[in-house]
Amino acid sequence: MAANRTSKKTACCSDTNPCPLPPDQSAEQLATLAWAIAHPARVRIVRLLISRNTCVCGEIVDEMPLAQSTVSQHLKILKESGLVQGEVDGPRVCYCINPENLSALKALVGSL
Amino acid sequence: MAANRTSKKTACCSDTNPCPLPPDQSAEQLATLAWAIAHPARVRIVRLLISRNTCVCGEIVDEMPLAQSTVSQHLKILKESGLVQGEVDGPRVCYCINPENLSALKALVGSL
DNA sequence: AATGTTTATCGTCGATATACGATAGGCGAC
DNA sequence: GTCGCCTATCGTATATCGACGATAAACATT
Repeated sequence: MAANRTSKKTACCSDTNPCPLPPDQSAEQLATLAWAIAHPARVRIVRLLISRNTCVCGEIVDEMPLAQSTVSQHLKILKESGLVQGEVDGPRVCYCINPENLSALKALVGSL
Repeated sequence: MAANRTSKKTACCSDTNPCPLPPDQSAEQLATLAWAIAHPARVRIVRLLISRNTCVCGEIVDEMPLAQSTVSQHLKILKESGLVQGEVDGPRVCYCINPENLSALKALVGSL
């Protein structure tokens, strides 16, 4: 599912016009971001990334009772949602929170 | 990597009980609540229920481009998550937000 | 009692999430 | 170079979602 990110509403406001937020579009954005944390394993991953302010690499697997491939899948979902970004750093990949989208999630939930 | 057990423990509880709420539980609670709004249709339903402060009955179906059975399914999911509660009122069922769990969702997301 | 309205449930379909093991690829260390 | 570590991907199996139509259940009205 994972709400398609190719939603073409665009009928609400023009490019230059502020138009706070088209209801449908913000609904899909919120759904996408909520979907990212709609699994306990991903919640734990997100919290881990936030607590360790620096990027985290393989430690994530050690903290979770899941296979490495499964954790990789969750990380992929988190990356696709935009809540997490990963950067290659030599032999390992370091993940960190995307603060912009985390703020967006907080704002969208907070304004419910 | 199980070397840094000491710094992993955050003070999740401080009262009489020896931590009856392990991090997993709050992760599951957040995942459950996030799952409730992890679909655009459910986001719209939740927003509709919040905007109309009174309970809403069949109007939800009219506002959504979905079949009645599908909307009923989404409402069932929202009820199971605890974010929405429904009360029988004569021949119809009236839904309203469960403010307690909505606050819990906001708090959990906000404290990320 | 019969009817109409409203909501829930059933059955079904396709699509996708979740989990795992096995495998492939990249990079540092020896 | 070869080896070992870390991560991604593939393939697979199971379970669930999301959607619909059709039907059942509960209630007010007639």
